[in-house]
Amino acid sequence: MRETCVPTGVELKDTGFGYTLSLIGGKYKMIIMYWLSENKVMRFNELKRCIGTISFKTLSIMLKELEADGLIKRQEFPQIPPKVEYSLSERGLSLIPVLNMMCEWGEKNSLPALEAVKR
Amino acid sequence: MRETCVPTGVELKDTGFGYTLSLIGGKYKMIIMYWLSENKVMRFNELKRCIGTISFKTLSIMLKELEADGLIKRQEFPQIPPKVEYSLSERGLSLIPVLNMMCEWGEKNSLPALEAVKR
DNA sequence: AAATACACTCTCCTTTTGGTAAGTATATGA
DNA sequence: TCATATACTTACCAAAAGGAGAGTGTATTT
Repeated sequence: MRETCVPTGVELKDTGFGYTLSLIGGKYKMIIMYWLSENKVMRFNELKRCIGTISFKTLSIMLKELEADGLIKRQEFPQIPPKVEYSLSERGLSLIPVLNMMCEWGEKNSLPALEAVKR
Repeated sequence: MRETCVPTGVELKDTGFGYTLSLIGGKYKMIIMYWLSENKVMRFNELKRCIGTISFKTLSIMLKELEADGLIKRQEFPQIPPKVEYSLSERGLSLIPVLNMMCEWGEKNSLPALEAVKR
C-alpha cells in the first residue's frame, strides 16, 4: 500500500494560509481593514455608516477579534458621549499587501467581470 | 451631518477581496489547492489520505465548488472501480501566488511563531 | 421637553458550515 | 469466499456565524 503523503493530518490553523485565513476570514474583516487603511483613524459609528450592511453586533465582534489578533488598535477617550478611535497597527499594516493582492486577483478574475469582458 | 463614505452598502461578494475570499474561504480549500499544486494530478482518496482530517463529505463538497468556480479540473475515467483525477486549472494556477503570499505572511506572523522567537 | 448621537451590549432567531456514520455497485487480491 | 478498494452520496446532528431589534446612560441640539 502506498504511504500516506507526508504532512497528513495537519490542522488548518497550523498552516500558514490557514492561520492567515483565520484572521481575515470573518465577514467584513477585510472591509474594515480596507477602510482603516484609507482613512487612518475611524470611530465605531463611522465604520458602521461606511460599511452600511454590517450589523452593530457583527461590527463589534469583528473589531474585538481584530484587536485581540493585534491587527488594529483601539483608543478610548473618557468622554461623554463616548469616543473610541480605531486604526491599523503595524501588524495590521503588514497585511495590507496581502489584501491588495486578493483584491486585485478578485477584480481581474471575478465571473461577473469575465462576463462583462465577453460582451 | 457628515456624508456617508462613498461606496456604502457594498456587499462583501461585490468587492475584489470578498470575491476571492468566497472562492478560497471554505475549510481545506487552500489545502486542496496546495496539494494539487505540489502533485499536479491527484485522485479523490489520495487527497483524502493526504489531508487526513477532512471528511468524505467536506472533501466532496469542496471539490465540487472548486470545480464550479473553475479553479480545478475533474477528469473521470469510465472504469470499474472508478477513477477520477483532479488537477489545477489555469485559473486555479493563477491563484497560487496569492496563496503563497498568505502562507508566507501567516508563517512569519503567527502568534506561536512569535512566541518561539521570544524564547 | 423631546429628539438625537455616541458606543456599544443583549437576547432571540435563522442560516450556514462541517462532522459522523452508513450505504452504493463492482472488481480485484488473498 | 471474504475483505478491500474505488468515488462518492445520503441522512441526521451539532456548532458556529451572523442578523434583527431593543435597550443603556448621558449630553448636546432643536
